[in-house]
Amino acid sequence: MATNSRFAVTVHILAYLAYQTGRPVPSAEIARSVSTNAVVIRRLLSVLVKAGLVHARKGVAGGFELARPAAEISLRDAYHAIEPRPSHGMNHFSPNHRCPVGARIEGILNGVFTAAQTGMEAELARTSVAEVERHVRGVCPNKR
Amino acid sequence: MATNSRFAVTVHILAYLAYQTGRPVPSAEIARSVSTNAVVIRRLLSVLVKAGLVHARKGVAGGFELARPAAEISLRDAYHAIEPRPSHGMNHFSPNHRCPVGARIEGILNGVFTAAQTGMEAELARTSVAEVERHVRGVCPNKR
DNA sequence: CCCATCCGTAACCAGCGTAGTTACAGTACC
DNA sequence: GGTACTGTAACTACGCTGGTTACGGATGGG
Repeated sequence: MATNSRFAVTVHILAYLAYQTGRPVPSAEIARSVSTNAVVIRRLLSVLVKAGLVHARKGVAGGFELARPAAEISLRDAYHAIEPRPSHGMNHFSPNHRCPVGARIEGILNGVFTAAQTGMEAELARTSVAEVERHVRGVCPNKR
Repeated sequence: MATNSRFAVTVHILAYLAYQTGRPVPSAEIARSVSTNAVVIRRLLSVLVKAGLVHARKGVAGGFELARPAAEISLRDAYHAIEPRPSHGMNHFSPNHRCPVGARIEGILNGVFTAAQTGMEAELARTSVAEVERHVRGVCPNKR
């Protein structure tokens, strides 16, 4: 898969929103925490808004807020929102179909990648944004 | 993580070696099946050789062979050989340490990524090269 | 009503990683 | 010695992504 720093930044954003709770947070403020450009943050956040994980409010004193309690947002949700495609790492891969192996391998790999991603997501589902926030606060509730 | 087509090609190679069993297979032949350049194949195979998954024989009638029975090589082995680093997708990610969130998030993300990768590998461990080869042969032994 | 603030998105640039390719040295076997 | 391979270095081309600028649109306060 082609996981960039997108997922890392996304988790950072969600943790920040959970940490700064109760008020809309503008993208520029988040950008300062991630130390990147505000547009990069908004690009990711616009995806999260479409996925229903956060709300955006425009205008003065606007910004972003979690759409539901941090405890009800898992990292799997975040990953799915940000990386919806199965992310099969098969970009430069178009084998020779005249070879018996090449003819069948693509379908097989699809199954393999899907299974692998499912395994990964199952693990991500075990952590919520609230848990990440608690770690940020220094409280380590119950070590996994 | 930065999984390219490397893993896909690696599985293809291993399946091909399992399929063409009992004789050394030259890289040029594999390259034809993957429809890429022989050097690309050799680059990957040299890693697999170092990992002990395959043997290389030089000279006339040389080539590559699986180092052990296909049933004893899991896709997890292949993945580990080809992508040894934890592949934490945190290349362009160095948050602002003066922010309480930015200061802690990296360590947290490390744990998250490690867990995610472990979950993925656990899934990959369930499939062996021999199984892939059986699928190539058209025999679907027992559907997962 | 106007203006400040903020989102949403398009457009462009630069850097990086990877696949592809050529080239060549080294090795094994006939 | 010649042939058929591996092993690697060096270079190119391309695609992806993050960074940046720019600007239109919405919102709410004065």
